[in-house]
Amino acid sequence: MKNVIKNIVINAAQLAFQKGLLQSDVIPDMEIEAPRHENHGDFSTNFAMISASIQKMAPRKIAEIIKSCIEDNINNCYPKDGNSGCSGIIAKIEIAGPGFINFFLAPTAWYPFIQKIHNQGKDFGRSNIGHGKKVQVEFVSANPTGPLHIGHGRGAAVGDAVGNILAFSGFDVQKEYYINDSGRQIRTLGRSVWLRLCQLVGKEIDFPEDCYQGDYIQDIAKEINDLVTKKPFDLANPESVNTAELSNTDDAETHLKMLGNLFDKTEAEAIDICAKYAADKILQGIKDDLYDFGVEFDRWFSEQSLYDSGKVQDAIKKFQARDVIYEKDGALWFKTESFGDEKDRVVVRNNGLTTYFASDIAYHTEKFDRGFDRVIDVWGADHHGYINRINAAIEASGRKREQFDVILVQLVNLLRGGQPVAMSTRSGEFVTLKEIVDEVGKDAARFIFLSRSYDSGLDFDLEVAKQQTADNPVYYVQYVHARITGIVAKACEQGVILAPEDVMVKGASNLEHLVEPEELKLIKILASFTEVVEKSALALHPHLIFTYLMLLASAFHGYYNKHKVITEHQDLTLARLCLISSVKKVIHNGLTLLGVSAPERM
RNA sequence: GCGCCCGUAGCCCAGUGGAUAAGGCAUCAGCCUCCGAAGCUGAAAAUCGCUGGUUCGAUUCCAGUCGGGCGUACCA
Repeated sequence: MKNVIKNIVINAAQLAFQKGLLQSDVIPDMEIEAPRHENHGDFSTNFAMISASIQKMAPRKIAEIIKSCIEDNINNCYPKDGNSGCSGIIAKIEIAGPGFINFFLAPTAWYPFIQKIHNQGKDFGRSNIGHGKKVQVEFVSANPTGPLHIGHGRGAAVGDAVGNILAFSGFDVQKEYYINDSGRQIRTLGRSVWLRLCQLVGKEIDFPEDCYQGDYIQDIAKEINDLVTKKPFDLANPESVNTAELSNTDDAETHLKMLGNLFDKTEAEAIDICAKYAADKILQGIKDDLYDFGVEFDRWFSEQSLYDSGKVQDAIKKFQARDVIYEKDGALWFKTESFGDEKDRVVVRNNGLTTYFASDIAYHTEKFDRGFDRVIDVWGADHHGYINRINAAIEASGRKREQFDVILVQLVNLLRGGQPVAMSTRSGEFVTLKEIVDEVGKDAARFIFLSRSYDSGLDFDLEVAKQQTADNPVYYVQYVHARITGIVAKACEQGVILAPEDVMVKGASNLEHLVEPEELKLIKILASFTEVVEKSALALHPHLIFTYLMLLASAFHGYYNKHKVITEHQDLTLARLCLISSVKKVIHNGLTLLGVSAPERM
């Protein structure tokens, strides 16, 4: 609708120039906005104000010219009727304030949206601003050394929603999880499990501080120990093997084989086996938890695979060839400073080991090699110091900086009844994402994570999230969906319509009965959904969808409380059923983008 | 020290060049014989951290400053 208005203004400006009323035919980059106040019309443009210096004319004078040209320009704009000056789309044009041109649309301009929403259904709101461009969204990517916590949950909700919104806006999106399954933290994981295992079989060991302290390490050690000790029995009775516990591996038998003689191996080999087993186990837990949180990835990408395929070395060699890597003090340094970083960074240490940064360079190079036009990483705010160096890697590999975005998600404070919940990774005592989802539910958790901009820190209060009250916005919106379902079902029972899907059959021709201010307001909000989604996609800000859903829900509740849908007048009832069915569809589409369900009943 | 994010009503937060700064919580006063009260209506509550600058116009952009969070490895 904004584009329609914009074209009307442009046509009018051109007409004015042809008539000699305006000195210049330059069309500045005007804004068409929906004003905050209803008495400023449905749409407003600042055309006259920003044209003042170009036309060398007072803004209000320009506005007058535009207004009269729009009203004259019958062919391009709208038909006139005898009385009000205009009919069709525009009901009235006003000039206000310093030179705003305000457009008041006729109700008939809005009714087609209801038909459109019903026709498009789950596709209403979809656009093609992405033009099929290939985009990768990488998020969560937590190390498989422990379960996901609440911070990962926020990143998961944001990354998933951004991916959904981009896909809905015409981008070809792939969601990816990068598994840091290489390097020291995995060895530390293996060592942690191995030492716990040794403790289990009676060895006196001081468990080191730099090992993972969490209980889950002991659980895994116990699991391995059970497998090892039960093995002879299990071999005799293969059916008794609890393969469910081994579901994380493709080949439970291989694991048993390896585990069987674990204590016969050298400590280094045993640690490797423990590392592999534990990482697989933990990663499977992560996958399960994300699945329960409603997040599914298109691809799980292994860091180790970059080493196995030689891509880390390839990337280093390429950078050396481009002269952006040099040697100093026995180490290899990437000249990130010349790309805007504070200082140069090491990629290969003087002991010959590559740094994490080296595989990150290879990974980000590889992403573009796979054909993505654009790459988006979702990171916790505590990693912001890495943006400059990854940017450097992107540029040094010949890509443009605009092709790479980092979404920095600020940290989450977990509260219970207003009091901070103690979280210590060091001691291994923290509330996991799974526990949170189990306690408050997937929908409430996701909705709260997406309720505000990720630029701001977030207090997540478990007690509030659990409440089924207005404190908890998810129910406010879901309630609309359930409520409408109930009303439409009632209409079916009463025989007004045959089935919920049939509302438009008899209702489409009765939409002109929708004349109440609350009804027009609702339709206008519905009509703006596509623009909101586009804005959300361009800004990479999913909370715009949240804000929109709250606005729509509020408008609906207000309408519901003031007007009966099912009335004595059949035509009016049909029209209103069409309207609220549209609301239901848009609520559904919006919630779906955020990964929140739209229940029929609550 | 340097870098990033945030400072909007008692509390939480939206808005990010425009016309009277939007919601929610909490407070107060109302609304269910009536389609789902997980709802609605009304009242009260904001010098948009502070100081300059750019602009016809700044909560929005720029500079500085104060306050809070996070980060600043040949760690991952």
